[in-house]
Amino acid sequence: MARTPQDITDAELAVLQVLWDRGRETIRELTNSLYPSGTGVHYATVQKLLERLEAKKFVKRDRGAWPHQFEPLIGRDDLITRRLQLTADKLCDGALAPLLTSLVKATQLSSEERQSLRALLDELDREPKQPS
Amino acid sequence: MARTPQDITDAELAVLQVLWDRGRETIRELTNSLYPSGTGVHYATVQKLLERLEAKKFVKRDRGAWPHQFEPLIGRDDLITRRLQLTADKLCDGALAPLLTSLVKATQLSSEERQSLRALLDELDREPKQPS
DNA sequence: TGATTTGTAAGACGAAGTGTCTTTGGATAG
DNA sequence: CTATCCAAAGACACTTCGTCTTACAAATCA
Repeated sequence: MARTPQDITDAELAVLQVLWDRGRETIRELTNSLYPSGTGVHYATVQKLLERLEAKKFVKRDRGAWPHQFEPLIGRDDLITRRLQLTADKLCDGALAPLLTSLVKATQLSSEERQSLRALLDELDREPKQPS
Repeated sequence: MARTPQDITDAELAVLQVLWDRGRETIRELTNSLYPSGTGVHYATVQKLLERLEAKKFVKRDRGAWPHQFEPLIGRDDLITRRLQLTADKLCDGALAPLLTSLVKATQLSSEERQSLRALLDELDREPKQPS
């Protein structure tokens, strides 16, 4: 049985989180955020993580800027959706509906949350096709 | 940054899937299911996977029976919930509600599914406390 | 321009994860 | 008793992943 590598590792995710907050950063800036008391040794670590994220198309590197600037190609919501799909693939043969049921049961939804969820469902009723 | 090992690996999951189908099996039976044309070399692999699953409290080993019999301690639904919580911890600071929103948007829900989801919500409205 | 600093690129490295296999010895059946 | 099945323990190779080193290029500044 072949191992399936994680799509985004914890260290890579930490980099992404900063990019989600700030939008567009250099390696130096990211390093300072991630290792505030760093001695400067960590620069190369962040560099390698960005290199891997770029290879996986999760960040875009602007080689025109100097120093290079990085921005996320995937949003937090996209990643959530992606992870959910991966879970569905492994546990439910790809079907997302079982996850939904499980979530609704497991979550202690407030009545406000239930209402906004109903509203979302009503919206979907009104737009059966994806609004392109 | 410390790596977080997977709670249940792909190979371990394959074993669990059979246990979910059959309920209670010996190593030999599991091996035959997982490696139908196996030469018998795979017995020890399944044995090791079960040993790890037992250590992680995901299966129970009946040492009274001979040969030992194994049954799952975690159900598919439990594992789904567990994985969702892990995703929420990493991406949403532990909150499950964002996953719900993401799922409802990403899933192409049929109107039947929307209806049953509404019914589920109605049920939750009627039982604000967890029913002991 | 030459020296110093900062950035880029490539890869080495080790610890841990993970699927697999070997070995050894005990239990059971013919 | 002997052959067969099982249990237990650990070895093993390969990958992953966070980290660090080195070498070189670009930019800043005296």
